[in-house]
Amino acid sequence: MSSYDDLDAFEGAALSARAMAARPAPYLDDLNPAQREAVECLDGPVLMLAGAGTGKTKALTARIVHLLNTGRARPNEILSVTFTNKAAREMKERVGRLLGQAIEGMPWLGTFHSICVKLLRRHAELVGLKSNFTILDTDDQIRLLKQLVQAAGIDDKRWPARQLAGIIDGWKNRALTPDKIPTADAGAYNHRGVALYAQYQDRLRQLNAVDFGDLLLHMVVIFQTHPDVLAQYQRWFRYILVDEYQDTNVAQYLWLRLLAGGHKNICCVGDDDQSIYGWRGAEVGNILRFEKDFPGAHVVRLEQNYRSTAHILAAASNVIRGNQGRLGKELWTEAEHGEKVRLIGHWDGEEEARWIGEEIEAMQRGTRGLRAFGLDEIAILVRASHQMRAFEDRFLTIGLPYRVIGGPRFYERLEIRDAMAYFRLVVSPDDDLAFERIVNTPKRGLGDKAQQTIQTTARANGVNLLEGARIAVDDGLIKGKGGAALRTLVEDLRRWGRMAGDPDLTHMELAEMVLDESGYTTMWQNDKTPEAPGRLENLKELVKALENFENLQGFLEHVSLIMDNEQADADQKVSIMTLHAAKGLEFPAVFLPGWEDGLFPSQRSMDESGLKGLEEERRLAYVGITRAEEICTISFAANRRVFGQWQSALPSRFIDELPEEHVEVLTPPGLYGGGYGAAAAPASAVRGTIETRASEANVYNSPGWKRMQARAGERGTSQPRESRNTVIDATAVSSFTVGERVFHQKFGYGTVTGIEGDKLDVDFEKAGPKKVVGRFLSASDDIPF
DNA sequence: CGATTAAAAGTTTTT
DNA sequence: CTTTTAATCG
Repeated sequence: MSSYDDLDAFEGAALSARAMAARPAPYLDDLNPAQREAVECLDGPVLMLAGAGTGKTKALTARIVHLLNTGRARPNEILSVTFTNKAAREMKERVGRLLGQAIEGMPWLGTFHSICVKLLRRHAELVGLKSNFTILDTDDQIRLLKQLVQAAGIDDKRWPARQLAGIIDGWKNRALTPDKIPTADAGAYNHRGVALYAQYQDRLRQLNAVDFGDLLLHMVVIFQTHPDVLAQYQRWFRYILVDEYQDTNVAQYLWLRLLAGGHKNICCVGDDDQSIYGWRGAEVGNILRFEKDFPGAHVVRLEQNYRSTAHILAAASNVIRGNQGRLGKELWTEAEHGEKVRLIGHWDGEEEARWIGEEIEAMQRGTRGLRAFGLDEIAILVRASHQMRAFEDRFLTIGLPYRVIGGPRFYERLEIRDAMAYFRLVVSPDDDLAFERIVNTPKRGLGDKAQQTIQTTARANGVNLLEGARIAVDDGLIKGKGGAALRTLVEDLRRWGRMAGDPDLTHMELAEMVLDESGYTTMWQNDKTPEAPGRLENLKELVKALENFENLQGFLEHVSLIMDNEQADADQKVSIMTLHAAKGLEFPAVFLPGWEDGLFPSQRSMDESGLKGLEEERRLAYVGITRAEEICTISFAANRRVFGQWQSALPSRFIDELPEEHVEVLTPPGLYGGGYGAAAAPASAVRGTIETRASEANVYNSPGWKRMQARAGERGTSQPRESRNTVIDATAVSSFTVGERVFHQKFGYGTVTGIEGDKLDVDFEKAGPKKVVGRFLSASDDIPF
């Protein structure tokens, strides 16, 4: 590749740079003093601590423009890294807007991964790869590892390949090559982890492939072992900017430190309070010790918040205050107090969804002196993606338009990955993983046995699987229908490969031809499952996406990093997403459901990472609250169905950390989950109840009440009077008899018709016969109405 | 060899 | 409860 274009094309720049230096700088006038300081301090290490909603991106883009405007650097001499493609795109756009012209090439503004791909394609040979290496996604990675695990004679039931993948990723995040694994990690994966990691790396090299982690790891290794290469880039990247620095892992940190090692013109922007990717290898420590790494670093704090009301900000600040070892920031705002953060408890998850649905409909109309909100202004932020279902179900039934953000990425979908495997095989017949994926998709009558034959034939002849398949067919090792189909496939692939060089055929036409003639399109057309039409639609979109690329090869090189699917449809819809996906976004109205201990903070986080895990969860809570501009509603449910089993939970400990004076409690006392009043009545009526019982509500909100409730739950002692029927007593044994009249919070009144252990058959008057767990029933004379 | 059926297992966050 | 994997039957 003639890949040094970006580096060589700089003649004649000095003149224009000097001309630019004289330009005025109107973009500086829009900045507040702190932002301005961060922008104008161009040389040497700078740490910009930017709290939520303090105009971080604005400062960052202004800084880039300032670098250009003062002639310190040309666009291609600024290395500017983000974590997401979206952030990169936004920065490019905003820089262009500030400059008042589309900026011709900021080639080094991108994600860590996309920049590393670029670099690695130039220097691939230094780590034993060819520059056209393929990038494996998680799926390929696990399939490959599974093969290795099985070949090593390890029971992949007891030791799942997925787990090994996680361990290896962890090492790669810490920039550890197989020879550098600390002895403390030697016991990983049944003491075979390190050996398998080494084998895996060898295999990747054979396949001329890398996984996500390798992109950074290989570059760090190259920089560490080839000082000349490093020096070249240290000189070239005159200024370095890093967004979301709190999310960098060790590999990224080393990469940055190596590149900044010469001039130390590095500006890192981040917020230690928003570090939420520790589980993925991010090290908050990176940002905490910036000043040690870069002595004399200039630290600027951006603390004026332009996003949220004072109440919301106060609530968020009070929650995050519970964390240790913060760099410390105090957000402030000139905005009004606005509405207090609203808190409401529900009986179960379905009621929570129901209530939020009704509340959203009310907000659309505009109630209680609040302005009317558009659906686009409302978001529901959940801890875990499985929480989304309750909302989807509910919104579907009431016909409330919604959009799920995040979810499976476009390129991770089955049909897209299959189609891409075909393309990969057309472009590079050596791609054994792609071959394995599609030999029998669509079904060609090639089962385990036939595939085994192909494998052994290929290995015996020392060729790739495609060639092995050809030999196997020619030698008559695979006969019958399967053999014929395989012969066709092999010939087709070769034919398509030749056509890839045909100038009369666009790569889009080729792609369509491959999908049609391979029978892949037909496979989905004949598929009667409800998702088949959608998959065909996606395939069409895939072909359309090819337009933006020169050829199939170019497409494949980039697609794994850039294909995010943001269907920016103009329809008014409520957004549903995870808290992680919400980072960097803002909405006038935000709902934060599921604030229950175990769900949020997540039990798993706390089990795996203890206090560190809890603090990360707390940062997640902080991120959630600070997404809200005007209205923030937090809710929790006493019961939730998990794996089809009912489980009860206590309100999240983070709820105790909300400052009372900034919170309005919407839960009527005694109705904690008492589905009736809250769920059945219109939201406005509920509010009426609340206002009239405000003093009692306060009792509920007092930390003491909640702690008492928690203790009662733990010890199984009796509940306070007003919650006796609503909070589940886990120690209760079902003591009902057949024929007894009972009450269920959700199904209403009914009669017991049968008992099996703790499960009872109950014939409900309204809901009909159901199987329910005894804990959820109460004797009918015990109802608090 | 593959399709259907039965059992088992798994559910946090993702560049 | 849902999805994935194993075993059995055709």
